[in-house]
Amino acid sequence: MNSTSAPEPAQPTERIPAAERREQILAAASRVFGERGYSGATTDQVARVAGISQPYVVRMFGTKENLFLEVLARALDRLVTSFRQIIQEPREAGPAATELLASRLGAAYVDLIEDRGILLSLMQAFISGHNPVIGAKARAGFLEIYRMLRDEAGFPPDTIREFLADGMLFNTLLAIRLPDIFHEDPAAAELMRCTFRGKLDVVLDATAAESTDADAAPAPPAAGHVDAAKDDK
Amino acid sequence: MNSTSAPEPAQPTERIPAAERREQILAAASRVFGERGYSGATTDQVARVAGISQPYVVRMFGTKENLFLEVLARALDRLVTSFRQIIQEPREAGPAATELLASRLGAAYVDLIEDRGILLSLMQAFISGHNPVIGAKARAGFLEIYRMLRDEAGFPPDTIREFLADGMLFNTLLAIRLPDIFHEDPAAAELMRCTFRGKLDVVLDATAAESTDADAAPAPPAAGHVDAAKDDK
DNA sequence: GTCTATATAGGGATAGAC
DNA sequence: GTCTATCCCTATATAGAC
Repeated sequence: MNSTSAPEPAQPTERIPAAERREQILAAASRVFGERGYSGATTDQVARVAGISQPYVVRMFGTKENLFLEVLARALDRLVTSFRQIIQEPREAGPAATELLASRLGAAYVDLIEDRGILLSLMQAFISGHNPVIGAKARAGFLEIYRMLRDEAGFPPDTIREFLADGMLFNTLLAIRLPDIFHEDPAAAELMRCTFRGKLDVVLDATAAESTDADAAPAPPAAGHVDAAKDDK
Repeated sequence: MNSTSAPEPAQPTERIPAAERREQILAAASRVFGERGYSGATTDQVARVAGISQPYVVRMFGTKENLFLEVLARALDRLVTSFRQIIQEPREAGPAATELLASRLGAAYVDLIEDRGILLSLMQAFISGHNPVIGAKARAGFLEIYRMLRDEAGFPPDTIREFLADGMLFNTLLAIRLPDIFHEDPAAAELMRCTFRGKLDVVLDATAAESTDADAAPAPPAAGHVDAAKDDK
């Protein structure tokens, strides 16, 4: 309380290579943007989750919009990479081949969006059609997936439509956190069973381990405790 | 420039009953929240679209969150009402009855979300699972629809799933403004045709008439012009 | 590579006049 | 019923030290 001065230099953050720090920030930003939305998230929250100072975040990415764009690109990239890899795996021919591939891709998709950062960054982008920059990226990304399914996976249009529709339902159910009330509401359980089928357990498991803590203290050194615990609104 | 004083009382807005004004504000808020998101929207933008002053908006709804909640409730209400009405219409029995009803409900849904305010208010709510108040409303609303389809429409689980999945795909394609590039991108056209089918024309038509103008001048009296035209970022 | 300090703007909400 | 004025907090971004 009355120490002569020394404004607590806040743990002199470890000095690590920029590239690595970049990754940390992107990971943190993905989670924070996911929880609070593009406008709702603050660079300060991102900084806290990443364990560094707010100005450093801005320093590294120039602007908040820029940061979001990188987060979005990263999410799309993971999605595309994951899909392409599965498509290129050797697969048996036969009538059920398409169906089997679709189900593999679906499973991979669920695994991906288990990461709320990825899920919600994508959804954030979807509802930003109004924003010229973000909106354009969202459209381009969506169509890239469409073309991949058509040209690389060889899906017929209706299969693509069904696949995408299922994906959007996955998105929504996870976004509204239906798994949270799986045990309280029978209707929720029914809908989830019928939607996620074999993947139900994965979805339910992931429900436990989470919480972003964009508020509260800085993160990195497993410090004892800090005063903080500011807003949460 | 050098008028003695008189800070331009800004058209002395017409004095109308509170209930009516309420509706105006809700309509305006629906559009603004839809375009900018919950956090991205400002009460001032809502006020401008409604043609009144910012403090009055706050006055009437207490807080911004409250205003959003009312917008959301209004959207859900319209949805529920519209569906219920269709379900209760007399319908022929027979094997194709379920399918026919589903297609009618689907068409009604597209009509509803043609209103970007409604569409995006719903989607905003979906991605606010994190917010205890809004998130809870979103879950409750979604499950209400589910139960209605199950208990009132008598749909089997898989039909419900497909129906909801299609709906979520509608949402997404409209949210990212795919109709905007219908003529520029063949893949976009393909996907939209196959998704919206008979409703394609409706979706494409509505694409023209829009733009919120939350920025720029006040609205109501067809005034000559005003300076304004502020941000737009 | 990372921080502290701070300029500066924006936005929600309140007070009180008309 | 509606506005003007305005308080005050929050958030992005910049400057510059270490």
